[in-house]
Amino acid sequence: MAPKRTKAEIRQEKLLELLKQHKQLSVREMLSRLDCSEATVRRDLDALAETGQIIRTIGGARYNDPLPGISFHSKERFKWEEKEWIADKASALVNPGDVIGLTGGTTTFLIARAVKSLNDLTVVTNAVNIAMELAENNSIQVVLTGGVMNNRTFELAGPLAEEKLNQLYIGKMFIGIDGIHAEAGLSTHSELEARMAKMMMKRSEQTIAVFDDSKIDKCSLFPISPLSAVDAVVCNKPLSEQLTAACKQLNIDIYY
Amino acid sequence: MAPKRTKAEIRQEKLLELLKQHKQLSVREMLSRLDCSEATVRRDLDALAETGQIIRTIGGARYNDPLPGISFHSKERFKWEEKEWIADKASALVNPGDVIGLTGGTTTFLIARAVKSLNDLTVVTNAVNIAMELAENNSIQVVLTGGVMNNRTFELAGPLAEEKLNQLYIGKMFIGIDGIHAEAGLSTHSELEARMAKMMMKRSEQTIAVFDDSKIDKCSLFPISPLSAVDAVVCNKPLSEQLTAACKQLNIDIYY
DNA sequence: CAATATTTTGATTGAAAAAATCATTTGTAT
DNA sequence: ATACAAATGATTTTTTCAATCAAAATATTG
Repeated sequence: MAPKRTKAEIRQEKLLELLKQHKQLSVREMLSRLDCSEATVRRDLDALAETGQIIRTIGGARYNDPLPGISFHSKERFKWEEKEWIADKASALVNPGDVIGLTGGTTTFLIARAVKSLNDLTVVTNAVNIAMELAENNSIQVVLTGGVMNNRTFELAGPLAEEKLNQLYIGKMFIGIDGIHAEAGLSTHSELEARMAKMMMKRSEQTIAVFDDSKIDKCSLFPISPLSAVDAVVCNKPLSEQLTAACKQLNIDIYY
Repeated sequence: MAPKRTKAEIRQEKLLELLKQHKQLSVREMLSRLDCSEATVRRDLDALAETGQIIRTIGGARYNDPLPGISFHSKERFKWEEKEWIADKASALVNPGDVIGLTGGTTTFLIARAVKSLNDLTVVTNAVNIAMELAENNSIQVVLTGGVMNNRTFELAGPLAEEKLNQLYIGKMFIGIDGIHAEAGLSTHSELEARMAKMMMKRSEQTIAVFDDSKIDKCSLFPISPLSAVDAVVCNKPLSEQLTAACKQLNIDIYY
């Protein structure tokens, strides 16, 4: 059976909708839009306040935002501890005065957190959330590539971003990846990310790949670069024999 | 010399601390902990509400969690309610499908919040916090200019940002300003901001200036544009006679 | 350091808003 | 259709708020 909505429920939903839009309304304003008595509006407000959806204020009420913060999807929370560990290791490679690059991604976001307390740093990134995070430290200069934002990953991409990159020189580039393989090299699941990563690597002196152990010996859909273009890797566990051998041969530093 | 804190400031800090802990308190409860009159508590609450740090409720007040994306410096929090009101009005000028531009600033940030619930929108901005805020709505396309970030205001600036702007067409440009004057036009306190504002205006069909009443008839250090370049203004109070006349003559819409 | 402005505070008061009360209407079930 | 319960609206009572003004505290000046 269809959910039977009482008159009161309908009114309250309408009221909540109004408050969502206007954030703050007086009882008078609500009255003019709802065609009922003041007492009823007040009762409805009581009900909505009871469930925490609104906050009653002096002349009326205000919508209570659920959570204005950044919500990482649970998928991104995967291996969180490990990623923090990796970020910690990676940040040890950064020195005051460095110019570093960070691609988007959870691990690189955590690197940003880890280097936030360092001073006299320049960070180039295409991730809006990383820029936000680093804003807290005034002695860090943040350079953001422009472009269209991916609302889920906070990454900027597109020709605007790419052009900008070509004008910069990055010292150490940290790139988060989805797969690393002795022969196939680095890869990622998104084409745009792969493009950005390629671009940023080109502009960098050193490239440091950061990843958790689930990425070892894996290939993701879009290739970024051969292993030979990498200068160092940071992982939370030892690499596979095969991969270790390949790194040794290419003179790639391994941190774990 | 040590920062001289007045008695009032100390009381208000204490009050804010209490509210942070308890989230919600009645005037009575505050009275019992603060050793001052009810009138004083109410005045303190007014002051804290003005800066948006708390929300006044019926019997007392509630702590307002600072949004990530707004610096909590009291200066930016000044005239909070008014700015929210302006943002609400301004957002009414935006329609689904529009391409709008937003400069950095508290008022424009609040506009972003207000339009966040709209669908099918493209927003061009140089403010990282605005981009972050809008990321929550997947149906909004966010285009960020690149550049070097000002860690306090979250604004991107620099020649790199400017170049990118020249490739875009913005429908309605909302710009936050520090002064509006019949003869001197729009102005702002920062040179970089003025430059960005100028650029963005050039790329826009319509320019809408948003400001609170403290900016009326004021000139700030760096000029942005003459009044004639403006298409509409949104303010929380009626403009001065002089300014109103000037706007009328130039066919500028006035919203308040 | 005293004398004078300025600001801050607290008490009083009138106005506004919220809650309580109760009669009336509306809706529901038998 | 009738009785019952719930919801609504008008009225009254209580609470809370804002404005005013005098007193106190603070800052400023000569």
